[in-house]
Amino acid sequence: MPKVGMQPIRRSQLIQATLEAVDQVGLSDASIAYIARVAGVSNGIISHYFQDKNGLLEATMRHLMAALSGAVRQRRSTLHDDTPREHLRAIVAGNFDDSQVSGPAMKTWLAFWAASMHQPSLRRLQRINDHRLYSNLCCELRRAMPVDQARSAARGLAALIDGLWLRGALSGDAFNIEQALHIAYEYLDQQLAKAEDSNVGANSFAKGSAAAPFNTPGQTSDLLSD
Amino acid sequence: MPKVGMQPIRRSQLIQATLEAVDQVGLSDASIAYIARVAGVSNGIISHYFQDKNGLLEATMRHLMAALSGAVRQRRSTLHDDTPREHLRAIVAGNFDDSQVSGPAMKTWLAFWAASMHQPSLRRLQRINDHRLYSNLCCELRRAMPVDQARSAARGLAALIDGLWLRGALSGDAFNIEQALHIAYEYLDQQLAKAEDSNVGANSFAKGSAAAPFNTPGQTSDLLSD
Amino acid sequence: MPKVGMQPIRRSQLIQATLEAVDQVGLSDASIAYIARVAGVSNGIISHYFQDKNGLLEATMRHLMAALSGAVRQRRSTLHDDTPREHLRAIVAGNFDDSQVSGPAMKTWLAFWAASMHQPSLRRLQRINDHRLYSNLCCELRRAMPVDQARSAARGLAALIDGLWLRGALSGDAFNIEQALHIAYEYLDQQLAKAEDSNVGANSFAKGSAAAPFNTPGQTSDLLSD
Amino acid sequence: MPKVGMQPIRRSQLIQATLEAVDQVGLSDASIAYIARVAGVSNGIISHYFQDKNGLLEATMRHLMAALSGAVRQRRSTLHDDTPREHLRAIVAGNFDDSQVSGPAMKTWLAFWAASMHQPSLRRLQRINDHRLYSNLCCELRRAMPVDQARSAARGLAALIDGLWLRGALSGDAFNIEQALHIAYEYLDQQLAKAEDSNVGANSFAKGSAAAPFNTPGQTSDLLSD
DNA sequence: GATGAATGAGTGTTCATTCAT
DNA sequence: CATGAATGAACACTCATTCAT
Repeated sequence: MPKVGMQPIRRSQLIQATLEAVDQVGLSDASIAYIARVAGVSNGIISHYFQDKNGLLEATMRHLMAALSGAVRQRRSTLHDDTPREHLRAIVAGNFDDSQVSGPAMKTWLAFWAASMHQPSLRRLQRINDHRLYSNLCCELRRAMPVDQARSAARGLAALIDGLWLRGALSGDAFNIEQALHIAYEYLDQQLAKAEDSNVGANSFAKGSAAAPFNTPGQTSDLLSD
Repeated sequence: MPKVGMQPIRRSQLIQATLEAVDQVGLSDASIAYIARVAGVSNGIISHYFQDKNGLLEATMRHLMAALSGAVRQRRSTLHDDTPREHLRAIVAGNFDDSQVSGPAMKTWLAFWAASMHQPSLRRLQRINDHRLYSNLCCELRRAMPVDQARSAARGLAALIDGLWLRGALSGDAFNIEQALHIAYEYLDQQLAKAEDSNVGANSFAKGSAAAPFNTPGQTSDLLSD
Repeated sequence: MPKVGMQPIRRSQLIQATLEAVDQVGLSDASIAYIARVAGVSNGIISHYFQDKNGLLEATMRHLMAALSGAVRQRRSTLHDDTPREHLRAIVAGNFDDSQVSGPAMKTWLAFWAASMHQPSLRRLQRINDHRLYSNLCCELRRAMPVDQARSAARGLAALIDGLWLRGALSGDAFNIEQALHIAYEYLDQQLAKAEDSNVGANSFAKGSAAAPFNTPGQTSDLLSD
Repeated sequence: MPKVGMQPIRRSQLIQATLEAVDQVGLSDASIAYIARVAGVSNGIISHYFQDKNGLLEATMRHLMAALSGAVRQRRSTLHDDTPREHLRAIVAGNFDDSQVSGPAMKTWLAFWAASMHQPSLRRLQRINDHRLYSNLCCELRRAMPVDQARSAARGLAALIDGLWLRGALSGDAFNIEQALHIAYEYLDQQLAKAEDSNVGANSFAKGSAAAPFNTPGQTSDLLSD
């Protein structure tokens, strides 16, 4: 059985098993023995590839974060145009990527958040993640509005994303991505529209965000209503 | 030492100790022994007043829920007027009541949410709580907009509330109530404004979200009351 | 089963079980489970009365040290006369007390000594013990000889006691107390005789110990310098 | 990398690593992984050169014993004269050879002694070692005194050597070889002197050990300096 | 010859729970 | 009422050993 060069394979295998285990029984009952059983390996192997259980959990969280980053990055790399709106929609959509709203992912994220409040290593990761979303949003929003307004909008949009995600996770049902996107996109457009309004008269929408049509309630509604 | 009629005192004492313990070391490390130590009582007494540890946790969650309900109810009972906006603002504000955004409360809520994903008794409570917020919001929103729109707005507002709360909890810093209220109130007003626009039929004067009027309490109330 | 006031009983019971366990299988195989089985109690009880295994081992070592102290003290309190020789013989004999040369005691002492080289808590106790023997010997020897000579004799006598004890322990056979005492007493008498010889000319051998002349630096230095 | 004829090199390398490991963390924490890390080799190689961990420990103990034998043998092969006293002094000095009183050696010896009480393979070695010292001493002492007296003196001298060694090991400080030699030599001379005294009148000191002069301080000093 | 992947039994310890006092 | 003694299963983790490469 033992082979060389198994490290990346085993690590991935164990991270997947961790997600499954947390999905099935929750983080507190996802013992090393349980995870090893799910992965179909022995208990001891976890210490072999990760220093300890915490190392495995940290790696699992990093995995989720990497998936999130990848989902966002991919969407941002294939935009129709370079407007802030498109970028922001990509960021929003990336946060509702399948990799993030699957049962295992949602339960694990939630468990990690709770655990991060008292576990320095997870806390560090969580803060990085939190800040990355806010930072990404803020950066794009600033292209369409003053900095203070951008900050506020970023806070609101980040909260809305996390809140939709959280309530989706807690609902127990499958995550309704379309619904979440609709609500978040609407919020985004409202923020952009508000910025646009403030700009009227000094037609500085050149650099702008938000093309006119988006602000037409009728169309928007039609397009997004589900 | 033993006295009669200690039950409510002891129960409250143990619930407070649970909140403190979760705040200090997290739910997973808040053992019965730890909680008992914090409460200054013996280990065995917890089984005496609550069936088991789960009973204590459930009671603690009920305590938080009751505090939330009370915070909302109190605000709704002292409104300046009976407009949906005022009610909704009261609901929002109630969710950011001191009892809900204190360190112990936030950590315990978060831990309970995570635990509720795999613990039926907590799950039941959490669903009641989730639904209550949505339901309260939806009920008032329906007074200002069509039911579909109200549902969507309720979902968005509930998500925003939870998201603001969540990000506040995870930030590690003291919760910035004002900032959260500002963002949530703005969202609320935007939703009400949108409804208003749709309602005007012909003269939907602004294209938009049109800030000014809404911020004038008097006018806003007049406009939105139905 | 559970009763109040069991602490001293259980502690003693567990210390005895530790001695038996170490006697039977050695310190490294004397697991908590084994000790608990020997004591006829559950595994968990050890953590209840001692913080952890180390606490139990430390308590066991303290027990042996207390037995040693007691054995010496008892002999010194019932001496025929107050001469240094009698005191020193009592100290020597106390070190070969039944409580110290029984199989369990010898094996446990030896195991503790080895463990003390890398375990601070045990090391502290061992150093206290080592120093106590040397100090006791030195104190009495000084009544019969100059300080430098007394120190050297104390080192020799302490080493001889420990060596006799060690070789007895390692022999595997029952400890031959008489033989050990004979050898140690002989060494003691030789040291005292040597001191006496040096004293000749200033007939102060009356009470046997005789102080003053020995403290003459010149002589002492010459004789003992090494 | 793999070469032929590596066996003696690897074995020596691993034995040295074992001594280092025991010196650093103690026998109980000197796991195969730790020893392998110290030696800079893989875990599995230990089983390759020694049957198992016990094989490695046994080999390490044999190494120490061989070093001790060598230290004694070397000294006995370069004596000024063939008197028992010189031989005995050589034996004593060999026991305090640098190879025996270094930190790693002392800690490993002590650990092996403790372990030998419950491990047949180590026990066998330890008994051989113990007996060798006694036997060597006794053999030479018999040249200077009657057999009973020689046995007793051998027991005493062996105990004194081991005791000095033990207390040196436990002290934590560097071993004071000079001091130990002084005490042991003195004991030896006392024993030889005693034998000589018993012999007076039947001037059989011819084969002897040289009696009277030893109690003459001046001469003693000369004789003991080395 | 040498590696390191893999095992699974065993470790000390923690814990919720029970119950005699 | 309240205590804390007692249990024993479960936990994360370590370890000597095996063996395919």
